[in-house]
Amino acid sequence: MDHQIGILRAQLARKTGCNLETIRYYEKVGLLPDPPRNANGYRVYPPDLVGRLQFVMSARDLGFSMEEIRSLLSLTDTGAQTCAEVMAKTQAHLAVVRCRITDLQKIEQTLSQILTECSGENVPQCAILSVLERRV
Amino acid sequence: MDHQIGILRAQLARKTGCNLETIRYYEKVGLLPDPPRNANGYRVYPPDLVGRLQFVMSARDLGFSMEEIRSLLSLTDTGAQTCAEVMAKTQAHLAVVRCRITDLQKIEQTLSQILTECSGENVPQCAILSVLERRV
DNA sequence: GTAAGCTCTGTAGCCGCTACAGACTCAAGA
DNA sequence: TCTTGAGTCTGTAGCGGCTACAGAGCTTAC
Repeated sequence: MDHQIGILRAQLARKTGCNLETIRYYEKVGLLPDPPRNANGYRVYPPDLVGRLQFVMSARDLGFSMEEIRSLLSLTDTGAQTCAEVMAKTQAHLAVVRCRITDLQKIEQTLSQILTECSGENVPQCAILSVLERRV
Repeated sequence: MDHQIGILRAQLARKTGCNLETIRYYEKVGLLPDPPRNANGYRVYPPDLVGRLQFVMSARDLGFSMEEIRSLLSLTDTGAQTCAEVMAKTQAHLAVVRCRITDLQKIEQTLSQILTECSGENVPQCAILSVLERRV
């Protein structure tokens, strides 16, 4: 029985909803710090790790890449972070998201368009296939 | 010197704009048929492979997965394809694309929102980071 | 003869996980 | 006390969709 304060990996997973293995993965790629271990070598997470992991998960949900998250975290970890820097990174990411939306909207329009060119009848020659073969 | 009609891999790549290695990859995963070989074992592509590869590339550009493309191709390959089937698959894919757009738009709104909550001033406590830590 | 440019094969790497094998430790119940 | 089940550890492989590279062989031009 160890008397370190903290929780084990499965508990951290349960508290955050994060997959058990993903926690280990985040540690490996440096998004979570190497936690202290108890006498058996088990990871013992200090309570503030919950917030840190939730931060990572939120950022992932918002489509931030690992690299972007690492750079956000480095701002907080050094303690030197300023709102302005965080804002700049968030705005940069927002721009990326908007690009992705625009790209997908173009795809949506093309798909809608070729659907109108298709009779939908049971004929063997399909307009959609011909369009695709001629490059979009 | 072989007298088979057809083009070599680099020529196919040049004609279609496809990466050289990707052609081999598409062959491996069954999107392109195993081409005949000349005496040296070089792949010799019949001219209609250009259309086939362009089809695959177009579909990829439109966000179709390999699996979806395989299933579109199987319709044409069996010769039994009907416009109705192709239309159904295209519509299914369009639905997926629209879902992705919706998801990204939610992300866009969340990001815009948290940006308004940030003062942008050079203060060390940043609203964006706090929001992220509390889960989106 | 040799150098450039093509081809071949197999394999490894990218991202962001997720899962599994095989070994261990620990706690509760029969 | 013994067993069983649940937790933990490590390393590694797989997903999709490519892309790149090593090391070999072949062809062509100079």
